Amino acid sequence: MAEISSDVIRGYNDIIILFLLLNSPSYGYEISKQIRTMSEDKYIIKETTLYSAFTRMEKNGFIESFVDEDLAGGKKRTYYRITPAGREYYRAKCEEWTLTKEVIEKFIAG
Amino acid sequence: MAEISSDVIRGYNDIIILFLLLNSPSYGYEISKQIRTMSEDKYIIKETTLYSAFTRMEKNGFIESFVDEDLAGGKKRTYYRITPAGREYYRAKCEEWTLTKEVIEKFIAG
DNA sequence: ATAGTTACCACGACAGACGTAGTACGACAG
DNA sequence: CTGTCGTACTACGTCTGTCGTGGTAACTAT
Repeated sequence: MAEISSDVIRGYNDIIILFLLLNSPSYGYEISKQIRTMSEDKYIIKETTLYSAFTRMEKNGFIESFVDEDLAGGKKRTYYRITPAGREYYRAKCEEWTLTKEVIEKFIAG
Repeated sequence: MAEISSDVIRGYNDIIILFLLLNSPSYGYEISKQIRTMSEDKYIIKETTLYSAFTRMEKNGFIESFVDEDLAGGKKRTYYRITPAGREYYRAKCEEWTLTKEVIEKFIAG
C-alpha cells in the first residue's frame, strides 16, 4: 500500500485537522484515528506533527482548547474547538487548494 | 489576483521543475519565467528556491548540469538536463500527487 | 506479568523555502 | 553618460513545520 509522505501533504495538515473540527470539538488521539480511517491508511499523521499543529493553531486563534478532567481513571483529555477565525482560515485554505491543484496539474505529464 | 503560497506548493517544486526539463534541457531564468507563464502568474517561484532545488536534485542524481560559456558578451549560463533517475522520480512523484489529491479532497467541505 | 491501547508532551535535529544582498553584463531612455 | 531594467545567477543566514526519540501514566486483555 502506497503511503503519502509528509513532504507532499505538508501545508495541508491544517485543513485536514480543521475539517475534523467543523462539526464538533475533538481531541488528538481521535483526530489521528479519523485521518487514518478517512484516508484508508494512506496518510498516518505523526503524533508530534499533530500536537504541534494544535499548539500553532491555538496560538494563531484558529482553535481553542478545553480539558475534560473527569474521564474514567483520573485521565485527562484536551479537546479543541474551531473558532470563527479558524473557519475563515479553513475556507481560505480550501480556495487556495483549488488554485494550487489547478496549477500543479499543468505540470503533470500525460 | 490570488497567489499560491510556498507552504502549499512545497513538495511540488521538484515536479514542476522536472516537467519543464522532460523534453529539453533548460536553465534557471527560463524555467522561472515558464512557471510564471504556465501558472498564469499564480505561482512565481523564488530564485533562491529554484536554484537550491537545482543543487539538491543534482546531488540526488535527478538532473545534470552543463555550462554554456559562449553566450554574447562573455556571459555564462548553466543548463540542466533530466537523467533517467530523474524521469523515474518525476513519474513516482506524479503518482504520489494523484494519491495525495484524493486524500486531501476528502477533507474539503462542500 | 506484560503487551497493547489510550492520551499526551518535551527536546533537539533537519530540510526546504525565504529575505537580503551582491555580482556582472547589455540595452535603452532621458 | 547616467540610471534603470532585464538577464543570469550565487552566498549567507533565518525561519517554520515535520520528525525521531523518548518519556509519562492509566486502563484492558492474555
